Amino acid sequence: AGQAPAPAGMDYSYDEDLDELCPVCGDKVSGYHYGLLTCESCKVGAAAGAGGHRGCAGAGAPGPGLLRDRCTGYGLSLPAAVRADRMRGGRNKFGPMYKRDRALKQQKKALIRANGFKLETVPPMLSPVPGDYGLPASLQGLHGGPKALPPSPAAPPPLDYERGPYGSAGLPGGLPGHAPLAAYPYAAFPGRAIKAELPDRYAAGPEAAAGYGYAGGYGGGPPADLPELVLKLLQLEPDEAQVKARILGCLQQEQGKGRHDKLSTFGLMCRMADQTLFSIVEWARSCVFFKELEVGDQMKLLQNCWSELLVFDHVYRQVQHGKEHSVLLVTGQEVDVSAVAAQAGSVLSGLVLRAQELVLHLHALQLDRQEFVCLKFLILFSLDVKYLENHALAKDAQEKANAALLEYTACHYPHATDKFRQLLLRLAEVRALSMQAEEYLYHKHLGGEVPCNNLLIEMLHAKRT
DNA sequence: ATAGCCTTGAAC
DNA sequence: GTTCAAGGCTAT
Repeated sequence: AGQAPAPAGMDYSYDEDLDELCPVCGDKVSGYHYGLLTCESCKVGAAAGAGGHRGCAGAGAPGPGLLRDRCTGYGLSLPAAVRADRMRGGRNKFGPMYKRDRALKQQKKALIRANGFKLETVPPMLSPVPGDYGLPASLQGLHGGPKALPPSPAAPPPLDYERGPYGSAGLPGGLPGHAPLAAYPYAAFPGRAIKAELPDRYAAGPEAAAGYGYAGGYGGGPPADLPELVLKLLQLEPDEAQVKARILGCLQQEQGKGRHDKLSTFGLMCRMADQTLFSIVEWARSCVFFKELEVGDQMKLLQNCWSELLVFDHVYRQVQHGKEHSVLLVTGQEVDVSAVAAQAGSVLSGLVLRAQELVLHLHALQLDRQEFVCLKFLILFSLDVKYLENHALAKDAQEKANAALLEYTACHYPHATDKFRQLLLRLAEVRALSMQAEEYLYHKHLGGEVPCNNLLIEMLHAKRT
């Protein structure tokens, strides 16, 4: 009783389900295998990635522009899906998750059609050659010349079995010496396969967060009638779930492999921020205007704003999170502010508290997703154009973003006459916070407390030279 | 070695 | 009873 995925037209609600292609090799998928929708032949590879067997060596750190190997390059495979004791048969606990994943994919597909995306927004360089990724060499240099890839020994050890199907808020009091990160059972598989024409990112509608906690306030999709740039920026937003899954995967991997170097909580946070920064760089690279710039200018912009973007990313997550007394990490874990205050040093907890104040402020201003993407873009281009080669383009980007934000706020919050100005004023606070954070980070770095091979530190150094 | 098929068996 | 992914088996 082979389970063919209904080849002939069985439900022709929309077009054919030819979307069902293995992200690794492009064959027809045969179902979920260790968390990945793959074909039958690739499921073994997925098993290797999950630590089921040996085989998939050279797991690279997923990061923008890095060549990723087959197994790790297409999302997580779930170590937890490997059965204890080689038990045959049976179903695992991830049924509901697979279901949600399917639903999410459907939703995205619907979004793509609804918005009638055109291919012209797809970066032309991206993808024909899976290896090279079309990345300017010097941006690859961001990862630090010699050994961009952290060494990756053999398959990760078994990993303790999780405490419940849905990872969620880890330990209350902090001290994730080896955090329960492993528990997070969601796998997102970027459609950026060799022949995928529409990277998922373009489908990542504002409400892709369907299955995820309390989505922000306003229900439904984005308001209609948005300025063109706002719409574009919304489309460029990475999929939260994917980023979350990817970062969790990275952290898991590190925790799993290194029996010797258990990271401290602070170290983990660094890694988390590091990976978030990778995502931010990837976002920037795909950003309108930014991607038209020469690599040199791109570097200057990123060096100028990386910490601000990190701070702002954090802050906006808290605005969405909407809980004054807890902080939501990119990994989905929730940490009590009081726990931070108790555990972290005064400087760090001061930073967190200061950030929380900014969160409150932005919350009061009713910062929404549209404004968030505009502000983020403005931060990216906040460097004085005189430092850049391509003055004209950067200036254009700044003006367009300002105009778009102004138009948007005026249109959608006509009663809040001052919103535009208020929002821009908050950017100063973001800047101040990021400066303070950089100093703190540098201090910790000098103390040898920041894990090595860290993009954060490289950015710090790059800026200081 | 591995792509494709089959058996198992808990979750539904 | 039915589903369907994990894992085994086998012809290539």
